[in-house]
Amino acid sequence: MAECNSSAPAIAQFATMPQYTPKQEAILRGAVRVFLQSGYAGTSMDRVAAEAGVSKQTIYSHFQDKEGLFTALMERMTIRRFQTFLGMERLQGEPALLLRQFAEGFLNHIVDDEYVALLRLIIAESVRFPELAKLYGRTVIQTGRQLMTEFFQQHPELGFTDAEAVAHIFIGSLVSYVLAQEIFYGKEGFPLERDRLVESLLALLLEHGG
Amino acid sequence: MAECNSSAPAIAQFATMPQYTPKQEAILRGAVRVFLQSGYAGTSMDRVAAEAGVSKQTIYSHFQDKEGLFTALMERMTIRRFQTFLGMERLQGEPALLLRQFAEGFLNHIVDDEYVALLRLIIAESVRFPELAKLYGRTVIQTGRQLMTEFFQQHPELGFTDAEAVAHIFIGSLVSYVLAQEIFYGKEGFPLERDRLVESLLALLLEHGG
DNA sequence: GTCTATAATCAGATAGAC
DNA sequence: GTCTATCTGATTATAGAC
Repeated sequence: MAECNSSAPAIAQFATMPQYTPKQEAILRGAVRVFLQSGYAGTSMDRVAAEAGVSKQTIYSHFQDKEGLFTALMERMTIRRFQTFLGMERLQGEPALLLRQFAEGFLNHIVDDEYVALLRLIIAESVRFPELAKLYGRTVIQTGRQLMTEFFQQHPELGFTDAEAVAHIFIGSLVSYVLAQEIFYGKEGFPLERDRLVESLLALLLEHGG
Repeated sequence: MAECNSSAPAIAQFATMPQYTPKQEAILRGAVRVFLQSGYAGTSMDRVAAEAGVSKQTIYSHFQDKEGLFTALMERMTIRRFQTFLGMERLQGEPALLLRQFAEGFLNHIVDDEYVALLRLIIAESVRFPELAKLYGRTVIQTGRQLMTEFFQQHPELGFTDAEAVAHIFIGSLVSYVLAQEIFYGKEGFPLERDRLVESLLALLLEHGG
């Protein structure tokens, strides 16, 4: 039973977060800001130490090296996002209302500066740290898509023959909108307001085959 | 007329590519591989020099510094992608056929390893080089969306009240699919085949309100 | 213009005092 | 466990020969 079964889903390995001491928490809190701002290679351990208010050697006494600190931090942030999704349990309600709530809740409450920064950093380091990207894919993305897939399956009146594909279209439209707005256009002006995206997305899904 | 009008569209500034000497071409070709693989901070000028087959000083005699080399390289790659879009001129044809051709053409021909790597690098460096991300947004993304918006406007029988929003949904679904597949899941298995995405996407758009 | 060699700085990691 | 001080190697950029 203690054997590591490599065919077990990765989620099980990360469903519980490791506990950290207050000192380790301070280090991680300092590391968040620097890594999210400057990326892995652009972050120096000196700056992490300064930001966390500890000495560099203290970091090395709690984490093996820079890679160990980075992966511990990223796994923690990923699992946290994952657990907020798990808190939703199951999506229920009238499609017209629930889909609107999901879309607006995602755009207005789930997405914040830290969400965008985490997404950007995972994408940025997906060559050097491919396992972190896969962890995010198998937990956050897969869970969100699964929730939406089950919802569509429970509503055959919507007329979707491939609930999983529609779930991707729905969530992918929202995520790509955030990426476009926050990264490719910048704060000063995006020619597509949130409401317009939500209205057209709902119209496509709800008036499908109607 | 020689004055720089800051309200002019950014595209005009970059519609023509600067010409480079053969030596500069060699440097840029070497730089592509290293920067796309390792990111900005993770790339050393020594490795660029080795990859390009020139000495480091030769690079500095042609480009101001590391930032100058990086921005020149990224602008060039962005403009190239932009110009392949411009080559399309205007989208025409029966919606059921053209939308399928566009989606499959994007997934099977436009998207390759270099496309993904460029997208990843622009996202990764959008904090340090926000202007590069905006250049990509105002050229590649805006052009693609504009082409699709005009197509939808020329086909009112599809019943879309907001062609621009639907254009984002169409293209955003494709781009987010590529990001999910290539970055968040990895090569070894993605639970949603391309055909399923295309079929559901076309069904949503063509059977809308039908 | 291009190269080799070097300057000056910075970063990851460690030693040793307390 | 925590800190100050330090080591070692890598990195950006430049000097000077050809």
